Amino acid sequence: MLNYSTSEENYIKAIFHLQQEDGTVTTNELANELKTKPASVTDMMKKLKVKKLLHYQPYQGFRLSSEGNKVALTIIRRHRLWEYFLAEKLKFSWDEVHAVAEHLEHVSSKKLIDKLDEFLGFPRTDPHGDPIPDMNGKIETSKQIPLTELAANKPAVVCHVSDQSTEILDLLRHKNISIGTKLEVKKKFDFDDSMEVRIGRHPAFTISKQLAENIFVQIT
Amino acid sequence: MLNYSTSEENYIKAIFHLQQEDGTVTTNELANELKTKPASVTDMMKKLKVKKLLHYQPYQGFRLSSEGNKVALTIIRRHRLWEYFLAEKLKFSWDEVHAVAEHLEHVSSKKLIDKLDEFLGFPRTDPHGDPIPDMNGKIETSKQIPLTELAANKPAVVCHVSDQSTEILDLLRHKNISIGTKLEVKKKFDFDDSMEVRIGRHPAFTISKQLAENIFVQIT
DNA sequence: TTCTTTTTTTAGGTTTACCTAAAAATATTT
DNA sequence: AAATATTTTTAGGTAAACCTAAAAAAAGAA
Ligand SMILES: [Mn+2]
Ligand SMILES: [Mn+2]
Ligand SMILES: [Mn+2]
Ligand SMILES: [Mn+2]
Repeated sequence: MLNYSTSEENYIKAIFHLQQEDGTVTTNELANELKTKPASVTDMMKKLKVKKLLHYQPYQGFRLSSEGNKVALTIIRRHRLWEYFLAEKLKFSWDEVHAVAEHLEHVSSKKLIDKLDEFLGFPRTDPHGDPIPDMNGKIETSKQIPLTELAANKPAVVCHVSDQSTEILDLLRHKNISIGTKLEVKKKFDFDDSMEVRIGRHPAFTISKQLAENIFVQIT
Repeated sequence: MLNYSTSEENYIKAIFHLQQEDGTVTTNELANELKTKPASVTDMMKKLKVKKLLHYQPYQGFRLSSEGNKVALTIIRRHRLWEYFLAEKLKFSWDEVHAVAEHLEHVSSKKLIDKLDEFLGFPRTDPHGDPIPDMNGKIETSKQIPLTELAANKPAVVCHVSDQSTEILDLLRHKNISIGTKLEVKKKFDFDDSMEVRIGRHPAFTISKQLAENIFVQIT
């Protein structure tokens, strides 16, 4: 596999993530994701097309080629292994690992990453509960569901919060919920769609419908 | 401390190392060290002078300012901590660590490096025996002498190898010499400046002039 | 000292990855 | 269907970090 620039890698990874939801990715979506301008995205799409990492016809949106997908998975593997290292070995807290891994992921030595994987004991998920692709780029596809759709007494891990406001973070902090928190729904109430949730062996507590809609989990 | 580009950091570090020997560094020396062209060096020297990292008057050579020295020491700290990590935790061999550390050293999170240092148990030297600057940029200057200057029958410990090639590593491994090895020179031969060396109570063996010049020891 | 060689700088060009503004294509309303 | 709005691309420009070739300065020899 060839080596790609930091910028190319960031684009490839962003397309990979966006196409999980949309199938095909648009110029504006990607510009927004990468905090860049649509014109810059078009420039890069032309380049990645020439490198055969991308299917792209002008005005038609784009998606990764199978080669592009392979590249994306190695970058995601690096990112998540470093996140695991930072959290597990260096005792970073869950919200600090991403920013640093965003840089470490671009150090492209295959040997480094495979040895790191071994050193860490071949972890299967990162500190946010997202699966780590293996040496061959194989990744467990676990689908995220909103907490509202989680059946009672099914252990799950929080993997995504769709609202980024100070208000929801404040509430989540108060309820001791963060990305990576393992929890179970104990009971659902039809009257207001609120639910009782339990984290580990702590006492159960209530979550409103509005909050539950914004918390996404993976069944473990 | 501000953040500098990968390129700026590579220049700063190279100047630091070159000025240990020369005091003042020239354009050609630096171009040669960084495998770049003299015109590129001049461009960068102007930039680093504006940023006050460098003392530089055209045609007069250059040396780092005290701020430049501080920056150099943090880059060297990162480099050597990563080398230690690679060797000690990921079981990289001696000659493989440098190339990877050359990239890892540019990830500039202070917290990352200080936590890594702690995780590694605050190592004092890297796998080549070079001292690791502490959090404040303080670096030990231990008086090391080349094996060529070690008097006969003086017990000493190997603390540094100045050549980092695979070839010297191969030879050192064959002779069972590594950083920390305790040895004594038993006899020196004026004809070819070779010497007989003994490790502990093992039988003495021969070391060539070329090898002895690259092995640095501290008298114990 | 004057000539010659070497070193260093300047001038001008390239590539990558950005940008803004305008044009073109596509999508949405009326 | 035509008008309007939005999205995307093109055109042209900038800054960083390189480059080559030529000019200028410094160093070394005659
Ligand atoms: Mn990144
Ligand atoms: Mn993650
Ligand atoms: Mn480097
Ligand atoms: Mn080293």
